[in-house]
Amino acid sequence: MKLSTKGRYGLQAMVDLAVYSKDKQISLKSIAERLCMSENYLEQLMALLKKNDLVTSVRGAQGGYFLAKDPNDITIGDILRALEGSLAPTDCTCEDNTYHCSLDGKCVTRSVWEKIRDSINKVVDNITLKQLMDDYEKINENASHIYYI
Amino acid sequence: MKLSTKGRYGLQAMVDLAVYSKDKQISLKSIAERLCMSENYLEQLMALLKKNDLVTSVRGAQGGYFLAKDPNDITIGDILRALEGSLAPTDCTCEDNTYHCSLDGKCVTRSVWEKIRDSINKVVDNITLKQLMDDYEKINENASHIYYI
DNA sequence: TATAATTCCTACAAGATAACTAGGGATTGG
DNA sequence: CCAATCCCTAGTTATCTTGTAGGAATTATA
Repeated sequence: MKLSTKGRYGLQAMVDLAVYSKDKQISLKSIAERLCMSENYLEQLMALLKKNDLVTSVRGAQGGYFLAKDPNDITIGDILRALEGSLAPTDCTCEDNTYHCSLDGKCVTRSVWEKIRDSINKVVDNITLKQLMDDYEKINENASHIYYI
Repeated sequence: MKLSTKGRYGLQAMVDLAVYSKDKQISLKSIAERLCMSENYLEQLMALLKKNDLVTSVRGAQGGYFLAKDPNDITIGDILRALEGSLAPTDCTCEDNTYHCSLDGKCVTRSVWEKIRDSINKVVDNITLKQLMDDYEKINENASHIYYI
């Protein structure tokens, strides 16, 4: 029941992006350096975030990424689902509803998975990127030379 | 962010056990047959449940398993944590607190993981095995010949 | 225009984990 | 005694995660 590094790294990258790309786009390289991540791997995460309209990119020299929306309008749920897919704990409770189990209506455990899914979504949909951005800036207000989140 | 088969199979096995072992212990073999699971694999799950005092076993011929407590006193959280370990979404938010991340107090994503962990635990700690047992019996009251959950 | 810095794309590889399988030992009812 | 059962653990296979690699496309800047 663990989140993968996609979700963890990707959310950290989004916070970093929110904090450092206020004026202009920032490069993947700079994010990867601050967060000590593989640049190539981060690239794949950014592709997921871009596909879900959470970030925008500028190609070419001095190019980079910035947020596609106001951080007040991006929830942690948007970010995690972009990176991880559905946060449902089983295939049979994914929102896309493509998986069908043989027990159909006779499964008593399904209600448990649905309740877990709903509670996770409720939590992450009620935290915005802006909130984490503010947390970050508060924590680092007297330590702007520290480059780790 | 998916539950493993340990959690899924194991919970189904516990419901089966709750329903079918009311009078006397039932064998692993019979559970495995009803649920179409590998007997050897189920055995490993039962070992976890036993270690956590959720089931009791009787060895020898005609032996088997039964619940170690009243199903009203067993929560789904007890069962899932016995099978999966902590339900926290990251190592850094496991209740045992052994993992330490280098960001220490400077991590803004940690509060998100804590909230997810707490909401999952709250959900599963508020459902008892008795409730699922009752659901099962209700669903199957006119179909006692159906042996699948 | 040439160059370097960047994003974009995709195939592949290594490592970790999950999901079993296998088989032998211990116990006990009939 | 023996067949049915739980008990234990080592090994194997399949799947998924976590990257690595490298080349193509784009663009600011000198």
